[in-house]
Amino acid sequence: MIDLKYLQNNFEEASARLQKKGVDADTLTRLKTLFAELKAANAALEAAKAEQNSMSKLFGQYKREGKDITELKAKVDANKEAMVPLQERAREAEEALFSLALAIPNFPDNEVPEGKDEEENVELRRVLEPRSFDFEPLEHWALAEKNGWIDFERGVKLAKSRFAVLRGDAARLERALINFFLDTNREKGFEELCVPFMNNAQMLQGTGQLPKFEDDLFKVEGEDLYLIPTAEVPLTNMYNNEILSEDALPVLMTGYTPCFRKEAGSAGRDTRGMIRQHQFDKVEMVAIAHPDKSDEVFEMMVQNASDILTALGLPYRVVELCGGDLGFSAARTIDLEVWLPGQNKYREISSISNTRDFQARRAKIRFKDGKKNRLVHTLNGSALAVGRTLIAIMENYQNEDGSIEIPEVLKKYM
RNA sequence: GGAGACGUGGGUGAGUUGGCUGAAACCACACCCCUGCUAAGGGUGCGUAUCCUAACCGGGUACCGAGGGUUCGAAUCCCUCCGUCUCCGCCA
Repeated sequence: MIDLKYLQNNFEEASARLQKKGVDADTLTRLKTLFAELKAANAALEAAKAEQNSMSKLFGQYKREGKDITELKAKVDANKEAMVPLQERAREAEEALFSLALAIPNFPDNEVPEGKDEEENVELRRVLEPRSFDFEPLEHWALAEKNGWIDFERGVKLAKSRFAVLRGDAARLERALINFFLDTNREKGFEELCVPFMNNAQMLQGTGQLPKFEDDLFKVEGEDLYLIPTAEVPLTNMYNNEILSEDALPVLMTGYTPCFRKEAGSAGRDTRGMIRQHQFDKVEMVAIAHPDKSDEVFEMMVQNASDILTALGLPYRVVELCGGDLGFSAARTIDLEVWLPGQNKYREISSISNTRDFQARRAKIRFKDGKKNRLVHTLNGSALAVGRTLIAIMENYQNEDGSIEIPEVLKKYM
């Protein structure tokens, strides 16, 4: 959630910043009004409560002293009655404010480039030269078929469309990649965690998936549980509603989880192959950082994900997302896009974001800064998306006969 | 899933005939004083959120697992849910 006090006190600046993310000024004006209304409603209610409390105290005193209470009782009853509409007004104001506030995306950093959508993202650099083929490189689904690596039909039979089964060496490669990623992250200082793959609604709200993006999530029937769309949810919320000591920062965590997404709104995109599935594996990095240090941590995370791609010998480019392409919670995001020779384009394989205090405010993650509690900064990033790495290896390491080489660094894992 | 017990501040732990308890005491922690040597004495402070205010000075409100209810007034009574422990059932 954005800082409502900041919005109130620096309205022009705040609304200019959010325009980059496509939030119109009217919405923000409404938000500001609702905030003021809530404050006024609460002030009135709290004054009445103070009155009630002091009269109640007197009431007890009268009874102890054996005084007559009929007059006081009348006053206190009247005040109680008068509080009912105040209570209602405060409740409504709060509901209106938060239902709107929770749907407002995070401020982008000032350095984030302007832009409407992914077309206007800024390429920062390319790493590793794409290999030149003396034959026509195939797309991963064709290679999958040749090698018997991915059983799309049976994935659909077992679940529904956009589910797949990996078989044989593909399944082993998937597992090898997970191990390689986790080992690498651990060597960089990330603690490895194995977390629940279902989280409750409060956690999903903490990281920003709820309430706005409920349609993208798989919900467990009859339970307050959702299948996680990313390990960012459980990892970040490890410290939900906690106060960390300053010297515990930064907290660096990594974990492998499957991720479950309905992919609502992406009908018709990437329907062929395994680029966009309802379930996919990912190894995630999450950092909880001191607000003054989150930029350093961010750079470290980008570097780490990049190093993994380099180690795998996969060509990629580093892209800074423009305001319009930035996710709901992100203040800044860098994507790593891996080269897919079969598709002849770069495709996202990692996304590293700094959410600043946006998630921390929702999830109430603070640290002790001297005597005071301050919100931390939270960061997350894939290192890496496993299924897409598998695809990238297939397409980049293919031979003319359709066979696929295993990258050197993975051999010890196979 | 069934039965019983329980859920208080960083920790231990008082507080269940509703009011003087936002919450004793002890420990831990922080600062100060005394003392002076491997041990200890004294003092003060020590939850979170939010509002008023220039203010982390003062004051209001809320919070004793969560959410409702009864009442002038609830940590204390009632309901629902969550969790913990024990026994049973089930199971990797």
